[in-house]
Amino acid sequence: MAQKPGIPKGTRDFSPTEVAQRNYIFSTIKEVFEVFGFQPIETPSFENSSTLMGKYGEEGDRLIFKILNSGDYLKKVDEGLLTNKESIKVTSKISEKALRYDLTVPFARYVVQHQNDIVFPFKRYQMQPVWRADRPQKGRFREFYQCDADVVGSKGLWQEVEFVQLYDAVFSKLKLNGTTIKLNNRKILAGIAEIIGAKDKLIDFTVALDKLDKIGAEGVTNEMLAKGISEEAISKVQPLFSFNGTSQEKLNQLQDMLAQSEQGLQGVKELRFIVDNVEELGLQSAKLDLDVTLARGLNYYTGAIYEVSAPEGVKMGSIGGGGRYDDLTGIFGLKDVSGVGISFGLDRIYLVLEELGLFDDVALPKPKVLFINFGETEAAYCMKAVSALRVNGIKSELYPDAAKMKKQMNYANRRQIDFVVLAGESELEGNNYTLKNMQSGEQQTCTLQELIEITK
RNA sequence: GUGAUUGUAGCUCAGCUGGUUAGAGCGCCGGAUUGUGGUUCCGGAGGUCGCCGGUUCGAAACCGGUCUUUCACCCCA
Repeated sequence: MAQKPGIPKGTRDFSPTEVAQRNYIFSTIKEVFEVFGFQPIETPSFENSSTLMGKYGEEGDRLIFKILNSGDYLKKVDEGLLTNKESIKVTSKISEKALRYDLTVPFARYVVQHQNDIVFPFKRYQMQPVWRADRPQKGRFREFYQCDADVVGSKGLWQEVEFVQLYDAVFSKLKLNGTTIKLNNRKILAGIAEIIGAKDKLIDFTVALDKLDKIGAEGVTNEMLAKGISEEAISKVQPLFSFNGTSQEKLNQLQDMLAQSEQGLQGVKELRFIVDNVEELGLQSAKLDLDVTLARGLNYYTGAIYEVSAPEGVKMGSIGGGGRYDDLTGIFGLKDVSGVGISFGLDRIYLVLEELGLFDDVALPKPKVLFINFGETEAAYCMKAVSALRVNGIKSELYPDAAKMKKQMNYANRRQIDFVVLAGESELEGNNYTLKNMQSGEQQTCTLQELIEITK
């Protein structure tokens, strides 16, 4: 046998069944997006490196797949850089394109580039693969799909409310009950950092706080200390380590805690608006949870932050995330365009639905009728019937070879085809067909018209 | 990027402290059964034991490297 082929790590092939199941998720999300008034766009799978680099932090840069320049790409590179093995500088010389890392930054680029053709507020959705040079692990791949919906050109907090509803609508439709939509606000995090006098350490502070449910209060304290946040400052936020109660109660506590921070109070106000309205409107299956430890996408979120976790008991990272970014397009030269959006992690949602057995109703496209091939003359006779069935929208096919009956019947079994049509010498003579129901085993002689009616 | 972990037939896996010709189940192909499947029975094909190197009289097994799988950290969907 020749050398075994393989695929790069972190990538996957999808079988017909898997594709059907994935398409079911895609179409569900797409339907809801459109019901909410979003329109699709697509962007190239790779962008200029300059568009992507530096937008996701240092860690992000490392995880971006770079595309090697064509031609003799080393020609232009300075000898010194090569001999000193300065990888990062060399990279920027030999690679000018990169695979997209998410859909948000390319979208920002799109908005800036097409600003004159866009009607604002612009509500777009996008469902395309993204690539990250990460080490694969559970629910984490190097090629995966994101399904994003964003609104740019509006600061209205009603969008934030709508996105909570959108999440709820999609997961309800997928019958994925019990998801938790976690909500936070960057301004609150900034406010807390301000209160404890660690304004300059906002990122370190929030990244540590984010790990609360994973490493506990003690772990978080240790990490903060390690990052140079004083013990005194940490003691001020101690209440956050055991923060609970209803959303309203949490909001009231935050309001007290942040009384001295204008920004923090603004965050409380925004959250209150969202929480109040979501409570007023109600949710079908998800629950909204105010989570001050939530800190994602800090490189560009400025207001609301969302993250969706799978129902309790399913071990899976977040299956969706998003937030408000006041100045995303600013990096590409378009000021004062606020945006807010959310993302669905298709591949993780797939794993969760799979684990919970929620794919039962997803039907694999397959033929309904198989015509047994007895030879050239019979095949020609059958093909006329096949055409007629197809015109009527009945999925049907002729077995391509005049193979043994057993083999053809077995094929029908394996593919779980409902009906088999046998047309040999005697049927040709009588200008009819023998139709066999593969489940009951019953068979009957019928005309073409009857064939269509029964198998329809 | 750090630390573990995995790799034997198409698939799921056995294979003892290194010892002749590496096994099973399922699947595949053929036959019993030349126009009637799912069951049964019989037979057959298919593996340089991930790859490279080392230790040894001898390696699927031990050691090193590399790739791959899975998992955790970092970070994230």
